Amino acid sequence: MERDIQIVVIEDDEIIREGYALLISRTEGYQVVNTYASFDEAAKTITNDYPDVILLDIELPGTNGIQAIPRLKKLLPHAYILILTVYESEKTIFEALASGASGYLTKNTPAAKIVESIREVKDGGGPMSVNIARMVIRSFQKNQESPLSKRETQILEQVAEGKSRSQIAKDLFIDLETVRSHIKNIYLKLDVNSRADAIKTAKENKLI
Amino acid sequence: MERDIQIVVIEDDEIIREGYALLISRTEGYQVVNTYASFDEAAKTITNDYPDVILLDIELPGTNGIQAIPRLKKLLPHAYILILTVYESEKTIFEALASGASGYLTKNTPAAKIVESIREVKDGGGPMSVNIARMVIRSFQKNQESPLSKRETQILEQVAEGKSRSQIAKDLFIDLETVRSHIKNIYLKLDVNSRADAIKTAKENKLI
DNA sequence: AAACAATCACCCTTATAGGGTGATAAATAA
DNA sequence: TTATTTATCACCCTATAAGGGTGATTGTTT
Repeated sequence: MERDIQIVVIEDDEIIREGYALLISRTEGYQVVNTYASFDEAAKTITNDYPDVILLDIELPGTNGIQAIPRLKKLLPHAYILILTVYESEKTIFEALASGASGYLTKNTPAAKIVESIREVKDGGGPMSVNIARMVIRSFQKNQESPLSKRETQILEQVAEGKSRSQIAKDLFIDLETVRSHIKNIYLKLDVNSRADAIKTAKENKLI
Repeated sequence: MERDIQIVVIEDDEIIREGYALLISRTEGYQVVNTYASFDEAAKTITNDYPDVILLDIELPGTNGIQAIPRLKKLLPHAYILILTVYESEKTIFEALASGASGYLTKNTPAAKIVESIREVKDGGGPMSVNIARMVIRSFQKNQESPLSKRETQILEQVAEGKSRSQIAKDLFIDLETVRSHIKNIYLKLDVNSRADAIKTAKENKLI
């Protein structure tokens, strides 16, 4: 006999909060054990709720959702955190994932999908809404119309790994001066004059 | 009146290939216009198929799937490429996404999900199987038990951006010598003695 | 024929990196 | 409460690396 999945909802908007609680509790096998309007409020008693999964909003009064993630992790190391928010900015998503969130869903996600995602997260995975997956995929795709040649891109990648010119020369079996020459051309094309700026510009334009 | 979604399947195993073709064609609105056993074979005539979506296997004889992606992109810039494979290695997935694949599904994906994913891709998105999403999420999550302090991590991140000591000092409003000192401690903790090695080790252990 | 790509060469100066050694105040942990 | 870690700064040193300038050669692609 399996125990119900214990869920806690942290979301400041009462309507949304109770809405989630209701629709999740309606599904068999899922139980919302508590709801909070902020992390600061939750922090006091959430350890007594023993949640398996925490639904967490990003836009919270006081401690925001991103800041809350590591602190929730510390309070409840075995709970999975599912971000449920309207924000879809690349930076926010990556911050949340890097901070330890197990998944990321947008608020327009249909109820059935949310319940399914909770199950997926609980089973050790990481669900992503289609919008988020889209964004993550896009973040991996390099710019196809790079001004840099293949070789230049390859060398810039090594520069971004912190390698010195001579290290790059050794690794590519070419002369030190050739590496220099490529880097000069890279600087020209990107209109920069330092490694840091080249890396920055290249990343902004997804050249590397 | 909408036109059927035109699909091409490139997959070397005949059983699997025809299996996909059959199950996709059975769905209304989806039409498999051609199938190929390899990219090299497909390259000759695929432009006459005018596919909207290409289902592409990674393990192909001759030109493999990863190599095929940029070449397919060149032949058919507007076609979406959906990787459908058994491989789940992080490197392979990221290579495929970086090369321009629009999505990544594993072969154990149920038929209905594949059809749904084709629709999602066609509508401009990027579906990911749960396994893949899981892996991508994991790849974003930093190691929680880093040997580095917060400040050290922050400085190492800037080193990885190609910044010089003095640039880092300026940006953090601390002395040049302090930056040096931190970097020395980072080297000690990571047992390295160069920027490149520190970056490499840190990335391998997801410290940055 | 012209443009681009990849290769190498030698001029130059300043900044940078990394090793060694040590100190101090504050925060955190044992 | 003591011990350890963290964050801060200082000065010794040398070899190397970075970046600017200028130019040349050999292919490849257009």
